[in-house]
Amino acid sequence: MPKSVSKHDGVLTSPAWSTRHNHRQCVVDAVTEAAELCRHRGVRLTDLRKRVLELIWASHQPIGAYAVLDVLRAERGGAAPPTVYRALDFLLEQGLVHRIESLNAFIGCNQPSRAHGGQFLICSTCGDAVEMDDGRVDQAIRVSAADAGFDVRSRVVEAVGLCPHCQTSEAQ
Amino acid sequence: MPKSVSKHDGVLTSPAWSTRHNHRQCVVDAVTEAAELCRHRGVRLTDLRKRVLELIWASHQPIGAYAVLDVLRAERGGAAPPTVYRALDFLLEQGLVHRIESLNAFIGCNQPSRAHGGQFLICSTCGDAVEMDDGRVDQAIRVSAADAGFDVRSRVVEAVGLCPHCQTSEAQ
DNA sequence: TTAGTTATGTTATACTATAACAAAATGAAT
DNA sequence: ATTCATTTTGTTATAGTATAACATAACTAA
Repeated sequence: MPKSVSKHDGVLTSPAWSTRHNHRQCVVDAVTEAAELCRHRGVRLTDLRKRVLELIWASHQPIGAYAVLDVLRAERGGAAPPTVYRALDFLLEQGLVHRIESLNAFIGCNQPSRAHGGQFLICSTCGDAVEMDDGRVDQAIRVSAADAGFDVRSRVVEAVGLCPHCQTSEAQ
Repeated sequence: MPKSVSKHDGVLTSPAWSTRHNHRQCVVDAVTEAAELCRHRGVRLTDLRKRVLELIWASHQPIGAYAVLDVLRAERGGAAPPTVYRALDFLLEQGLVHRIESLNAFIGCNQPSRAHGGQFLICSTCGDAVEMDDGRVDQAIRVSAADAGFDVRSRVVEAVGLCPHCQTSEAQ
């Protein structure tokens, strides 16, 4: 595997973004929006699913399933891999989280009410990932694929590089 | 994991492409070009590395590391995961193969002499993957990322959909 | 040939994910 | 409230993917 986002660590660290916004509030907002969305759709955001979503948002970076599992295990007894993977399956189906393929990790979705694939900018220095969802990118892929006669149903777009903050840090 | 390209199977199957080109020759050509490239670069395409590259090309679809390993085990004694992963690391470094993140699988590179990321169209029906490397896509990602202040160093672009052949098959 | 480097062999283990079945909770009819 | 069907969660086991660490062998250059 190319690299991993966690060996079950990093859930409670304080990366670069920590000073830049009200993190606790952003987690609350995301979970609140998810709850409303699920109620509206007639699906159940159970305590377990809600807690997994909270932990993913609280990480504020791509987080591995087993890192989520470790927290769950500490909180409630008897959490096992299927516990978290089933919750993740639900959250993915509902578009509340995205999976980042190149990291084997998960991250909260910014716009869960709108169906979309998700395009990610991943900073190789700090590990932050931001979602961009630019129509021009989807468009370019669709056009390019059409040239090959291919009918595109879903896309994985993950760009690795340096975020603005780490660019300036690197220059010192 | 979303899906897998193999449970160690499929190495010697005969998918859709089998009637459409001289497969044995395409494998030979790819390995020949790789050998020349390595000689030119002063790196060693050893028997093991060459054999792994052959097996990947022979599959003609994305193939998992353990599927390669199974063949190696049958041919020579004493092949273990590191045997194939180290060969894959070499081939990836030299740009002779690409890794497809969403499949945990590897595929031969069409244009190994030119450094590039690799963009893939993956057919969800037949499992074929074709490489496209369209500058418009890279460009769109770079521009979109720049809007977010992000400096892109590498990209993962994997589109899943229907290849031309499976589109017509599906329509019947 | 010898020493240094690179490549491979070998064993063990880490990390990621799912299968299969049991028990509990929920929801919608009585 | 009770029953039944469905969904969710618990639990155990296992499959699939990848790397660490150290030993041996092969290659290269002096």
